[in-house]
Amino acid sequence: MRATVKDVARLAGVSPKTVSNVMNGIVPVSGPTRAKVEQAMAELDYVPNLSARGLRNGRSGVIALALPDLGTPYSAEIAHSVVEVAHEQGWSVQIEETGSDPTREYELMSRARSNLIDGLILNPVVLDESAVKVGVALPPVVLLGEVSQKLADRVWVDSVAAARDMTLALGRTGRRRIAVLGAAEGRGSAAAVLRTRGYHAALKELGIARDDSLIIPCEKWSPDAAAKALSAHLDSHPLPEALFCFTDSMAIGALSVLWKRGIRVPDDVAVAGFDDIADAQFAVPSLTTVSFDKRQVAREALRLLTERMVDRQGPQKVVAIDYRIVERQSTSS
Amino acid sequence: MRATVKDVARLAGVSPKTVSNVMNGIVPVSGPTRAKVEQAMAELDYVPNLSARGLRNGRSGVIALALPDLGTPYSAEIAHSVVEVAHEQGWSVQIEETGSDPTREYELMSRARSNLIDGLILNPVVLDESAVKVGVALPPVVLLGEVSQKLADRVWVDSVAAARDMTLALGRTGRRRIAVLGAAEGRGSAAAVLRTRGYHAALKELGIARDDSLIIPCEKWSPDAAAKALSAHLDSHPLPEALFCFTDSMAIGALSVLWKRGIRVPDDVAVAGFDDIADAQFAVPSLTTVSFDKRQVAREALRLLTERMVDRQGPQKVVAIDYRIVERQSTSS
DNA sequence: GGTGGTCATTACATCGATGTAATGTGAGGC
DNA sequence: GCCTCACATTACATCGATGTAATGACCACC
Repeated sequence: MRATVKDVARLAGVSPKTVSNVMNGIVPVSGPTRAKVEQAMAELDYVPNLSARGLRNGRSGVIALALPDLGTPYSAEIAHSVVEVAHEQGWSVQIEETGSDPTREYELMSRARSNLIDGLILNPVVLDESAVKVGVALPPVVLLGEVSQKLADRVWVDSVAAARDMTLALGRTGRRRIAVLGAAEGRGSAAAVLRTRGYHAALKELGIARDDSLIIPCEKWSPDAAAKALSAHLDSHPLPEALFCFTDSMAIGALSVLWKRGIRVPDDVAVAGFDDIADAQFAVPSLTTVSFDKRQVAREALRLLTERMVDRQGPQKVVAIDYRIVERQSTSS
Repeated sequence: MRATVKDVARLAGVSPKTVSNVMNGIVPVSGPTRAKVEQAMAELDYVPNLSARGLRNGRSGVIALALPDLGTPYSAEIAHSVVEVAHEQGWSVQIEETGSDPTREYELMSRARSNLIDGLILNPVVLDESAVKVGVALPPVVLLGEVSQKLADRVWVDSVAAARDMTLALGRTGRRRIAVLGAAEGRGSAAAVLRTRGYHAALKELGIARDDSLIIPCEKWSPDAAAKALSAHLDSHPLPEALFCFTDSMAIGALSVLWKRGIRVPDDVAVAGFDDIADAQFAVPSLTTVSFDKRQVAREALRLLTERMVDRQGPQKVVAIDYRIVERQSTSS
């Protein structure tokens, strides 16, 4: 059986509370006593029971990170950053996936209220009007990405501006028939809507007439969905001069299709992405994209979360992460 | 304040224990009582406190998954599968990264003994003779991948056989100067050693003389490290006829370098990988690789883990996952 | 030597859910 | 009508750590 404070206390010849005092360091403990306790802890190989501590303190030291699909490079890189930064600050991270099933966000909220979790970083996708109901006793929540609602603190990249800048960059290379891949039909995800908006804004600035046949919808933002969508589009449309994919993952699917069709990038068509995932620079050709610091996203999310733990009532905060266009070979002229 | 069993009990006019009985379903509860309790739970929006439950039951419902680096596609896909499968079985998953810092494995073990975690799935890398000390009161542990030691249950793909098969497949296309990328200098990771062994076995079968100038070491198994290693090698060596990269990630780095140098794949050199990450089929050209079912890895790992929770004393179990060579364009002849 | 004050230490209660053992309630049989 | 038996329900203790309030020790000063 594992040792408890009681066992340590008995061995050290002190009371359980003193052992606790040694561990927590709030209440002062005299030198000799501390030494005895520490030796006893070492001797018994004592490890505190976090369930008990969590019950007593009301805090578990665990935060949850909810992402649509850990398997995608973007989610994986975010997860990586969050886990690293959280670890530096002494938090553990519980990971949840919301991807396939919209009800998962609800489940998650419920779980989040179960006291095993001190806070939640949520990257919603499908559900914009999501399960984040404020008012009910939820732990602090920070949202990642483009979300229409103002119910919680949020960290994001300005998609409108970034998409606009990217479109302008493509236009500056002289290409005028600029297609976008990833716009959702009808009402799509918030990110799709915003990036499309930035694209249109840029077209206007460039003096290029809007041509809806250049808008290629793509339900899922994955390489295979992108490949299928682009393939189908190319079967019935002429090749555009540039292709702005709303994520790098889609761009990678697109590059694959273009290569298989013998279409040269960037000679026949320029291709750009969004997110700057690790593989973007190793794509063939290397991928021009919107880059931002995922580590910073993680840092800010955790900062907002911990601030919110202290002040549950303050106003909602929104942090915008800097981005920049990274031009690589896929768009060189 | 959050509702507790006591509040529910009071509202339903029963005792706390009855509420508990309703939730757990072990002790029978009469129909009308159950209905009253359920209504009270709904009314109060009751969510059980998992810290308290964990303290009382000694089990938290959380397992930990420790991976070297969540940011790499391989780890991410494994994590994705484990999280999904675990979720299906009612587990939550806490993710830890061990990557950069070897001491993390120790930290992890200590944390694992803190009762917040019912089991641990560990994918060790650097540390083969790792921190997994049996004997001390650890929760059940399952190791993923190539590990030399026999201290815990394990799920793996037979790297020797797979590397051998892949090398044979490359040889069958008529290519004889087959290089490998990812061998570690001196004593490397277990996987590196085993894959190199399979490669050598295949060369012998093919009647190809061993040529150590075809063994390209690469410390980190990442695209950028692979790109650098391959670049350096090509500067001072002739182009091989085939390049077997010990992971897909390295292969993607390699493809990028080859493309930048104007070397055509597969015409000038065939390239193969290992792992069949999602991006392998969207690589340019699509990547021949060793494929295996990551979902099955997750399923088996969880099966071993849950079995081990029941029987702490049984013999160590090892599960080998089926693999197959998937030939794509990067090695077509 | 006695008293006041400081500071380390202790006993006890508590967090919320649940197993144990005891109590209560009802039906059924004589 | 009484007793037995089965079964639902209850009171209480418990898991391990820690806050609270009280105790104890020790020193300094009058």
